[in-house]
Amino acid sequence: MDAKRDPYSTWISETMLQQTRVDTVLGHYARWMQSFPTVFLLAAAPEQIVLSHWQGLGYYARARNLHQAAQIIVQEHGGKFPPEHKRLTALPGIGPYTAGAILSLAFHQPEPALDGNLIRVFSRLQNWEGLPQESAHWKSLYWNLATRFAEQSPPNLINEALMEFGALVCTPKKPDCAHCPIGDHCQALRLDLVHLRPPLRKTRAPLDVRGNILILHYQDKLLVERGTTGLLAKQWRLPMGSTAEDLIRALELNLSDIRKCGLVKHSITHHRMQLQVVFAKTQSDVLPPDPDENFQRQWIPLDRWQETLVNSLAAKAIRKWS
DNA sequence: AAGCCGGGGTC
DNA sequence: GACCCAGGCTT
Repeated sequence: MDAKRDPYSTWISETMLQQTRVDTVLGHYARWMQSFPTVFLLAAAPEQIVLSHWQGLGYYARARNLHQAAQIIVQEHGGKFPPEHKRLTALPGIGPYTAGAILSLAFHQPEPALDGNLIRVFSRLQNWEGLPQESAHWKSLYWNLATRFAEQSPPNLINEALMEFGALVCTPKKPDCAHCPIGDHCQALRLDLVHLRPPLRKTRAPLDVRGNILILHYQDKLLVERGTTGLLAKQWRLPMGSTAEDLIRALELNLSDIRKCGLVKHSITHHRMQLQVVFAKTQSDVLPPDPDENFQRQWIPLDRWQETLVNSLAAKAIRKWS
């Protein structure tokens, strides 16, 4: 990742990189900066346009938070990023890591930015058997060490170098210890425990989910819905249900041309989903009223579904049908 | 402190 | 198929 290090570019790239690999981010980042080159243009853009630029990256709250934070930065900070940890973390989507990254990389302040790379490097360097997520004790040890590094000069290069070192040399699997520039200082290497550092985190048991996903046409329109909780919350998505009958009954519509057109496998966090794709048509676009703002339905133009339906599950299902 | 939230690339 | 990844938010 070779992003410019002004505050806005740093904010966008570091947010995209949260839990997301560099190769996945590159294309999205270029397109984003093309469409929203400044915080002002991001703030002024419609939310759905912003979300469509996030298609395929996952964790869509990140895109909504970027949009909201941009509006706050424009309205309350005159379009300038506040160069203070407390005021940065007050913005939606900016936590301790991203605040530290912006402050050190863009503002050259001696602030720590502890990410997954640094955690791995430190765990090996110090042969620490704990993780910062585990307890306040480990948390302070990791952040204090990150702070000591950041207080070296210049902080932007120190933090950048630590992250690059973790990404290129001190990698999760097969770290290149033979050519490690700081191998002489590595406690885990000295004790031959590199393969045990950092310790494995306990994995969530996967949850098998079986059900149906509906592609419903009314003339040249497609039915979508959204809720405010659970998977793909606040995102427009295709209707899903445990059985096709449930799905159809909830709509209170007469359907025709019903046919099954394939099975979609898709994982969302620890949910392993296998969904039967059900295609149908209806002659009426009158939907049952939305129970409240927490659940909505709408018809969207079929040929422009990608503007609204921003998630990979829907894309997979529609690919099965077409 | 722990659980939750996407998706794709590895091995 | 399991695991991992430049986290943050909610409970």
